[in-house]
Amino acid sequence: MPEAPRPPAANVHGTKMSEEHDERFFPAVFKEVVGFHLRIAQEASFEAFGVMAGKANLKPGWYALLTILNEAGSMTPSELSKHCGRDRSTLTSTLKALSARGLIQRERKSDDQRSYEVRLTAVGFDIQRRLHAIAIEHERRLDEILGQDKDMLLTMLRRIASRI
Amino acid sequence: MPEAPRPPAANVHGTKMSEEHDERFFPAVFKEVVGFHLRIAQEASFEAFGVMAGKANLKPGWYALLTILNEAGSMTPSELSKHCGRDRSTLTSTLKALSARGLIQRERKSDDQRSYEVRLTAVGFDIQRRLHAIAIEHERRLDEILGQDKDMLLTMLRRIASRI
DNA sequence: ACAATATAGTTTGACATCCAACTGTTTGAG
DNA sequence: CTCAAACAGTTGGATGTCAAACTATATTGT
Repeated sequence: MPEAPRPPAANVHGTKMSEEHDERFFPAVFKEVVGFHLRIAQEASFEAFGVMAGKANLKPGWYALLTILNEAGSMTPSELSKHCGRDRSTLTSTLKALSARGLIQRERKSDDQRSYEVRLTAVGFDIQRRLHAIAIEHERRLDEILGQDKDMLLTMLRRIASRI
Repeated sequence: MPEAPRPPAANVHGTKMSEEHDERFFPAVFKEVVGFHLRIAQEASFEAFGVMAGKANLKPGWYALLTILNEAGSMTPSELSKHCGRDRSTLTSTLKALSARGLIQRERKSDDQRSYEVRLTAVGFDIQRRLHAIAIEHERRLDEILGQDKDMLLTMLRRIASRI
């Protein structure tokens, strides 16, 4: 436990977040604020996934990218950028890292000398498969937490993403 | 629109995300994955807030911090760190920036020479108020999108954050 | 009382991310 | 056909984040 187990220090203004673990408070004003709860839920979920992946020495940030490539077969960095929602320049370094570790390979395109196709190597497929297994496991935990309300949640999250 | 309006380039493997704006696709595997939708909804919401705040030349990242201080009166960096869920070292630079712009002031503590209390200045209160107004507006947009399902969503998000 | 331990804040280093500017390539309007 | 505009990828600079190491101060066990 990284933070102090000191007396809760004047809880007049905050609301307790988690019944069990470390004290985490938040301003009372945020109690009903969707954006805030969206953020903490997302961070909690990502953190939990990261813990599972970290135990296997895998980078959770790779998962989306490898999965996109796994489905698509191959893609240019710009396409990849659109599909994963990150800037093209962000992908430059990520792809360099993935390439250096032998998870992907680049093939120069014959019809456009500016660009190249990225595809998974055998190692890349393997890592994708292992990360996917973790994702399945993670999703199972969320299923348990959400029960029959899961579809409702997905619907609302999609609505936010598409309509805001 | 930052990205190319080229032909959608082989949509065999992706699912369209937003009917209107830029093409954004995602792997079919993620279609029912809570973690993924949590992430895109959170990013969309934060981005929308950022646009509104950016127009007023305000940093959205300051909002939580200033609001916590507004409610609490004063706090040490470590307490602030726990309340906003960021590492203590992250706060060092943020507080330096807020201090440099005159939004907060530091007071050495008499009973602990290692630490100090942070509190809002008049300017800080003003910026907090303006960011809060933006947050209210943002929340109103989300209310419109979610309608009566908002409470349901909040309940589920809280459940994820507390139980995962 | 004092040595060992814990804590508060900072510094440094590693990433991920964005944007703006740059290089080389392709396209398209005239 | 040519050259200006669009585009692909990269580079560099800024910010936000964390973890680990560090400095100074407090607390605690004996």
